[in-house]
Amino acid sequence: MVTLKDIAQRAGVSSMTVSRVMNGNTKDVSKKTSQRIKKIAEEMGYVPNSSARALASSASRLIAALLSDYDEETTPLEDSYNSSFFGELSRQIQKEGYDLMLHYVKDYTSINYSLKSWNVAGAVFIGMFDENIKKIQKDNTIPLIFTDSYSSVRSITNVGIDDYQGGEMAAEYLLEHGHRNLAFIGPAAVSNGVIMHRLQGFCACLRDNGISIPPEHIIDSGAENMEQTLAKICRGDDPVTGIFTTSDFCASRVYAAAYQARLRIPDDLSVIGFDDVRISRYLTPPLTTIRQDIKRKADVVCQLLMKHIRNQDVPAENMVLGVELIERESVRNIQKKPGVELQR
Amino acid sequence: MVTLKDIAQRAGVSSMTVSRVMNGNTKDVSKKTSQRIKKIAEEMGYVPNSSARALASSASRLIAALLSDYDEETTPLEDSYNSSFFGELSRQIQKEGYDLMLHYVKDYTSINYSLKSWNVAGAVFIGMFDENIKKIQKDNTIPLIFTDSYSSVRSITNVGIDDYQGGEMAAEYLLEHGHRNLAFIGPAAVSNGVIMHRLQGFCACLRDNGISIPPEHIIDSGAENMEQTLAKICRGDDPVTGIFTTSDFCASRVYAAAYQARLRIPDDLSVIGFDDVRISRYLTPPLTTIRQDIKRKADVVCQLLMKHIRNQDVPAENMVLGVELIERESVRNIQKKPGVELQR
DNA sequence: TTGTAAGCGTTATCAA
DNA sequence: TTGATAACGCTTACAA
Repeated sequence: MVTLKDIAQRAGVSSMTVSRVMNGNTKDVSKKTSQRIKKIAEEMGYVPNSSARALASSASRLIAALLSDYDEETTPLEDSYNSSFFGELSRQIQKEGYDLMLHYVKDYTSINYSLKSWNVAGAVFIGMFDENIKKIQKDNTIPLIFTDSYSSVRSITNVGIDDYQGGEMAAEYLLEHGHRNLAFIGPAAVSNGVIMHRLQGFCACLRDNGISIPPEHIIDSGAENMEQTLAKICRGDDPVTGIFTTSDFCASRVYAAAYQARLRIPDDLSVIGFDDVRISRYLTPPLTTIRQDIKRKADVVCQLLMKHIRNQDVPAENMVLGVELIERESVRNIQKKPGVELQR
Repeated sequence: MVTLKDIAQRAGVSSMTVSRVMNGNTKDVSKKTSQRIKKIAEEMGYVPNSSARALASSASRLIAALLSDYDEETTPLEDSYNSSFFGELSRQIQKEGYDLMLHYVKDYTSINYSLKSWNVAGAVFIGMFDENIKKIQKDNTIPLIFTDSYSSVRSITNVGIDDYQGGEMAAEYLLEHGHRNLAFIGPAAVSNGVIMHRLQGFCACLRDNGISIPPEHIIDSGAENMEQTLAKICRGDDPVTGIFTTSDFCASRVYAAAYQARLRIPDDLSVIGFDDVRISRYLTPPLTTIRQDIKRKADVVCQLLMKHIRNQDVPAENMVLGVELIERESVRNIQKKPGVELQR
């Protein structure tokens, strides 16, 4: 391992001079020695020891990404939204010259450990942390960025999207296309702010148009028998013709259930997803969905993080990014009066 | 921040004693003081400083996961295989009491930095690193686990799957179902060992059965006009009826192109994927695919890593995991003589 | 512009 | 069973 000292000896200077050069404090060092030292460091293959740096300066160039890990069966990163977001975030953070650490966390203890152990410069929370936020907030002074949080704690920095409006847009679009008998499919977790707001926006818009969703049309995507449920509600006298799902992944499961139940999309059943994850455009038929700009979100999170790291006094802020409806081919127009048919 | 010293003062012992207790060297410390110190540490909310540990012991409980980052447009983790594998790996590694760092790497410099900067205990390589392996190997003494490498360097520890056999199985299955005119769709990267071996296995099995694939049926999945290509080769006198793709993601793109070209799967065109990623069973129709056990692979990688960390003298080994064909509904039986029809 | 000295929190080593 | 001391590689603060 090459250390500052090694370089210093070779260059005939003190290790402080080398340190300064390595940190780009070029104005403090004469151009000549600076050049010389850089060359030697290069030759010797010097790589700064981040642990030593962190220890000495009590500030690391390390960011922790915390993913809430609820389910033993699956991994948070199997959810395309999470992996896309985390993937973009990693790249952004690396571009800023920081390193990234991943932690799956279950309880407060593991969150605390993740934050303290490597004295990270900041942390990004992906997933549900609402229960612990107050405590986390209290116990830490480093910048903490939450995503998609609907915590009642006011003073947190959060980056989310307009879930409510997303729900509204889905409702509106389905209504415009003549659908009146609708259903909602998503995880049962009512406590989850994101899902709840999507559902609320959806229902509110319907209500404004004199339509309501019966409780049995709010379906738990975790249940085993989606096929049968679908078959039941989409057949008979007053069939459900449109479904709003909380995620594109969930939509793909609806596709599969519909296929098994011999329901054709969009002929028998229209579906709207959420997220606009990579795969959505490749589903059969391509999925109409409420898009959130994941790359942009990651970018905003990263910038916010850097701002807070550079200046600890920046006040907490809650950023809400917009969503947009991406029209593809999973919703059929069933207007009575002549309307625009979906093109193929 | 609570340090060993703080605890030591409170307990009226030296920090060495506390250190020993915190490291579970209970046999070196009297049971009584050990208990007492543990309690105090708990009360004070002590979290060990990993940087200091790493510096003092020149050995961290940190693993680096390196993902090769080729494409600016997309992120390695948008590939479902990568995110699944990485997700499982993270969990395993965390279970072993190690922390995980993610690095996207492009060139040798960034690889070197990732490995040296935090003096990690070991590293896992995900993706293509064949060009640099020799150099990486030479410059590092820590355990390095490669995945899916077909490097000619003999002395590396690698965990891969039987890509060749996967290709054979796909060919065999298509032949059994009466397909004679076949195509292959995958990334153009011929230098990529994984893809090449899948293709070779595929072709070899066909050749053994007197069938060959014309070059124009080996299609670059990166090209824009997959729809047209598909339309061209799947219509006419001697249409392609079966396609083998290098990944499930690629298969979903074939699905989409087929949909656009008004080719029905499996009626007009049969498709076999590779990986058996989560989404595959939810495609329409559910995808027949060559499955690799990603969770198991992550487990093997992790165990291997731990073994090498504990004992630096373990010889390099190349583990090859099996693959299996998962029969779903994307391949049609077009046998002339009466055969088994796929059930729906 | 450069160097000296102390210290970051921990562990290794040796002594008691 | 415990403690004193040095050391890990670097930065901070100050001195020259």
